[in-house]
Amino acid sequence: MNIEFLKVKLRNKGLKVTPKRISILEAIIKLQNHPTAEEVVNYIRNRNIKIATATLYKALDILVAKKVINKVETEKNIVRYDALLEPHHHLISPESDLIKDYQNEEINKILTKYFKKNKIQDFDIDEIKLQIIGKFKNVKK
Amino acid sequence: MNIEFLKVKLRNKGLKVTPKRISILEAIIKLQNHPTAEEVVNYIRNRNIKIATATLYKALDILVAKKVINKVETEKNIVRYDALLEPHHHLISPESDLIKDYQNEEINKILTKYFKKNKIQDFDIDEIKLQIIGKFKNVKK
DNA sequence: CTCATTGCAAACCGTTTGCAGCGAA
DNA sequence: TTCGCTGCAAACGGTTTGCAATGAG
Repeated sequence: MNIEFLKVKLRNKGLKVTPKRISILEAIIKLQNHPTAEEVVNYIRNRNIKIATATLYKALDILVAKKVINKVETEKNIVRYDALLEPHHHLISPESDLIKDYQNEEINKILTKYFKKNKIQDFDIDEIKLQIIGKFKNVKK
Repeated sequence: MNIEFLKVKLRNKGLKVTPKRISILEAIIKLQNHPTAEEVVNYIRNRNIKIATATLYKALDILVAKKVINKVETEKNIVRYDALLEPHHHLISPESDLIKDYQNEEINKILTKYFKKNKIQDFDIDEIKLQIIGKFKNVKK
């Protein structure tokens, strides 16, 4: 997930490649734990890059709308952002407020197969996301 | 889910049974689609019951803390409330901003069995919630 | 050159706080 | 009677808005 890749991604979506957007995307990628808007902007400003708060929020909104990044829903309803675009699940620890991405093709296949056989009445499934709630062991903070 | 049941529930948790709390719980139960705080307070005030905004929020916080109700995480990060206490999944339609509860013991067993055999490294699972994203068919708005 | 993007500062709005008064047990 | 609950009004804080200035394509 390097800068060139990000630039291509922006261009593909018809978005202009600007230094601010690059810095926002870099921040989200570097800050592993699904950063909040505030964490993103702090990271950027700590690198001595000037960015207005409004710019941050406008850019985040556009990036989400164009599916360059995702919003993550949390237990505590704080908006967090995620640079991983492939469908994936989340390991969530309410206790430590940590979220980690979790990918598991096997589980996806099991669920897809199950719901193919057992349709939900009046509902067409697009995607199934697991929120796996629990506790991390031996977490290096 | 009647009033007597709610009163017992409050008493069991060491909470005082007050008219305001009853009206809040009634609202959450009546408003099927996981109401927001605003929807709850509007429902109550439309019934000509006076309630201060602060009272609403304080009561909701306590009810969530004591697990009388649940907070629901949504795609759009709006806080919604849920009166169903047994573990359950959600059918979510981002398009229409509708959320419905979904219970399915069979899926729970499949997941439990799967993760018993296939532990996630450094993570102890407490609960697994499915967010089933898609579209409702023939929805009566 | 043009239109998308950015910056600034003020406004917004859902939620929280502090404290005095009230009422369930 | 007591402590938990409620109401009021002000404050809070994350996000949004409007508009002028800037810069990517």
